[in-house]
Amino acid sequence: MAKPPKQNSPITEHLAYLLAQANREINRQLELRLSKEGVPVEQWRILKVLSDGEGHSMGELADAVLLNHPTLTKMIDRMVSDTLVYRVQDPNDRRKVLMFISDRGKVLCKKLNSLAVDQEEHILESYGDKSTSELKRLLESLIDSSN
Amino acid sequence: MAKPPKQNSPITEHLAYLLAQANREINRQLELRLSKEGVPVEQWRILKVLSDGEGHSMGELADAVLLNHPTLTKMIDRMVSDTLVYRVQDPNDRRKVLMFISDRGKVLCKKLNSLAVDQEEHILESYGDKSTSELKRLLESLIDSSN
DNA sequence: TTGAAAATATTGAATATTCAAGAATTGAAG
DNA sequence: CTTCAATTCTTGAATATTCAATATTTTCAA
Repeated sequence: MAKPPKQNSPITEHLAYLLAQANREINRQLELRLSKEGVPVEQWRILKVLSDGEGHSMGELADAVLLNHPTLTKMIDRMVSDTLVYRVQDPNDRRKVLMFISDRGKVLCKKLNSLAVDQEEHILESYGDKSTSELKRLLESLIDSSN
Repeated sequence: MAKPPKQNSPITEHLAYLLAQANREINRQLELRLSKEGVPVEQWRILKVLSDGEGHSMGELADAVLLNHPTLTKMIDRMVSDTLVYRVQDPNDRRKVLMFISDRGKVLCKKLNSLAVDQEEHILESYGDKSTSELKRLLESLIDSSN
């Protein structure tokens, strides 16, 4: 007599698990590079978003860098201490705070960008051009379909 | 005179960012479902790994569920209190602790599995069969190429 | 215009995670 | 054997994150 059909797939087959695993690994690699400048990944994201020179509100930033509000507030506090960014009250809506990148922040951001580009190149090498762009496409579309 | 070429892609184009975003979203959805049973995603993963009935050491488990050792120890402490799992010292290597799932754990795990299957089905519907399996394939291969 | 509801950001307490150190056991070289 | 290094897990202190509550400002309906 045959075994009953396997009804529960192992965890390693779940999309949620694969995403977590891939994210963890890629993030670990990026972390490693950015640690050369002693900066956590989230701070790099913040600097990168702000490096358009425009003012961005805390809510906008929180969405963009995938952090919730209180966590962002506390991280920004640290970055203000390090004079990487600064706060300005929004003149049009005084509930809001606009964040700007400082000159020092811009300099740091450039260094971080090149470290990040190193990583992307490393991925392209070991994983391949085609796979990378296809994966990006699929991820974007998954994110879209989840809203 | 033309602008210099844009040298820094926006953060939303980085693979690391897309992975983080997709992971966050899918995880949020799964969390929402599992919260019906009041169980965090990591505990579901632990139960699922242990549900093969074999004993798994803490180190093995930590790798499998993407948690580092101290975090896992403390989570297991909670699960032991809830009598979902139990510890047995490995008779062959007394440095090791073997974790087992309890009967109560098995019952809970089944309920959680069906909640998780609901989610996977929901993804299949909105995102499509083909995209899902292609995405899984690419993620597996990315993970492979990162070792 | 006024007052209630919504939006925005921060704070503080509770909770969780991480880092570094410690305890126990095993392995292995001398 | 004995001793020293490596492995495995846990603990406690430091750090970070989250939840709930608060303060401020804006919006909008009555």
